[in-house]
Amino acid sequence: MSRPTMETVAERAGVSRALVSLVMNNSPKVSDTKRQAVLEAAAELGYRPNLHARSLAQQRTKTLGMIINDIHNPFFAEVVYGVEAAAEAHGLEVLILNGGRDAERERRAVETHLQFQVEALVLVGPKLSDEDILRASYVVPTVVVGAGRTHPGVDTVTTDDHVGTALAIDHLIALGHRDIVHLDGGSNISSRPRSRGYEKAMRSAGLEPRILHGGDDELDAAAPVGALIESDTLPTALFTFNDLLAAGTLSTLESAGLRVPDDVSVVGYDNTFIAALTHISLTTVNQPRHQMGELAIRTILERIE
Amino acid sequence: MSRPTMETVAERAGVSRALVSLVMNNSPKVSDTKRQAVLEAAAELGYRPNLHARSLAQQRTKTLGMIINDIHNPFFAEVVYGVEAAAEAHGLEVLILNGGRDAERERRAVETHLQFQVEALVLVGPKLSDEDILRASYVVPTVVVGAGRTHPGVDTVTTDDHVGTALAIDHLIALGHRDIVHLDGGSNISSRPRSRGYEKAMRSAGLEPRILHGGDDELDAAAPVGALIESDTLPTALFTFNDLLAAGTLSTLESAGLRVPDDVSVVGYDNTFIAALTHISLTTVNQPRHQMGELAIRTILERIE
DNA sequence: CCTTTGCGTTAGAGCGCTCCAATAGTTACG
DNA sequence: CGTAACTATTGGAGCGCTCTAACGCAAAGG
Repeated sequence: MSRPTMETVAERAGVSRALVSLVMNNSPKVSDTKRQAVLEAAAELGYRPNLHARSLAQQRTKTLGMIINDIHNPFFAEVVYGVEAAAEAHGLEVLILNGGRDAERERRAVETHLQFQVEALVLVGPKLSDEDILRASYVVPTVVVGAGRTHPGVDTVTTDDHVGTALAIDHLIALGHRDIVHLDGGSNISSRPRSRGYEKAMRSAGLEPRILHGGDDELDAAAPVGALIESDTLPTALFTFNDLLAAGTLSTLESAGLRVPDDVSVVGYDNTFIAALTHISLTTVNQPRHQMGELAIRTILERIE
Repeated sequence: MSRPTMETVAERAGVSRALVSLVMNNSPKVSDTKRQAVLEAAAELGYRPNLHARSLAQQRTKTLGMIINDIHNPFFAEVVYGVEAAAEAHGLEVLILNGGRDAERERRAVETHLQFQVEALVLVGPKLSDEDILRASYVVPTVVVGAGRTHPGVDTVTTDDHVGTALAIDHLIALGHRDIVHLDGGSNISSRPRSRGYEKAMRSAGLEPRILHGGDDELDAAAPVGALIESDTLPTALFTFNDLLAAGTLSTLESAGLRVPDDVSVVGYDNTFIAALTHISLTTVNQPRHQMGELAIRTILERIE
């Protein structure tokens, strides 16, 4: 069971442990003869360096900790790809922990990452309280992706929700809509700025805002949209917090026999592939997720120095 | 910058390093007085145990490595939740690495996990070759979730693709369909068994199978479906490898002005939330992802013993 | 009163690695 | 030919923790 260590390899190759270390980190000052011998011995034994031991000795882990609000939301997936691409370019490993749409689980995930001595923390759409985020940032450089609020000392990568929402509302107004209801993001960190943006855009167009409590998941739409339908105060357009919620809205509307966009228009947010799927009936606001992920890493690297 | 260690805490609390260790692992044989003193000192210093040091000393990591084919596919997300739930119940940490739909990246991810000394490997819908999987299984207990093939020595958690596909095809036949085309999973590990199942079901119903090269992503549908439309040999029903591909198929069909299910029916696989979104037009075959994830962990734990 | 038992506590070795300082071995140079 | 200047290699300390064996000390037993 016990795996080969440097000692084993060194013995087999007839060299010292230190030399094996040099070879493993491909130092230039090793003779070709010995290098070959070491590599051969390592291959034969199936040797694999122990990252824990290395981290301990090196006093650094070359590892980033990322926490994703919810792996089930396709919005986050592309951020991950962006983060990974940038991190890889810098020789950093990215460990992912799933937040599971739950602040408590996220808090534990932060703790785990810190115990793993990650060199930076990337929080994607965190559910965490501002205080928790701030506290983490004292321990390790922290960057938040896609959050609505900002903190001194905590870098934040996000698109301007005011611009995004204004874009959506203006689009709807241009199409002739006057009665536009917003389904907000519930407890999601980006909910406030977006609903604020919605309000502002509506008011400046001389329209009355109407906000319903939504959520950030496709399942969160059924209740509010269902209630809306029953209340007989259906607007001509619905603007939702994100694409997932928009998708749920579409389902609920269609189940009730309503047609989109004939009876009511739906606009989402994020431009995930979900919007493309139902392209005929769903409009959305784009977010450059991949770039956001890359930017997050670049920001964090600057701070590490 | 340098974080407090056990030594620091011990000093501050006026005890030995060993005692701090005992407190951290809440051993029962520590007097309440000292325990309080240690906990207090730890809190004041913001002490956090170093997992690398612990793993090294303990000679075990209590960590599982999970590799997900593609975080962007909602099918995998729920498997993750199942795995996490079960792992948590056993006090194991789950580290996620993204395979990125690329065998080479997955191979590197396996290597990383092994260097992290994970105690088991969970491969979710791997792109890896059978040989790579087998090789990994020699080093550490390995379980594959949602794969079509099995290996001696490698546990596999999967639903019966033959049953699943037969279900789908029989359903379509019952609806009166005779011309049913299958869009396969391309290089995906589950592609073969599903297309085999399709073939078998078709043949036993006296129908001629027709298989198109698809993929496992919503973007993979455009080309084959587009070609199908142009060739003027459109069937009455399309059975796709998974829901993502089905979604892409829907989009392509609708863009071409075709209506689903009026002009053509589409059946997917996996029963992800995507199917629910477009519930009117998309039928799908269910897979109990959460249970699959849990089962994977239970299987692996048995093997560890 | 001394020995035994047992509990709370501690010293110290060791986990697998890195890295510095020291060493051996070569070549160059005055 | 002796010494300097490299180069390739090695020994050993140390990273932060756990764990075993030993220790001190109090209460219990003879």
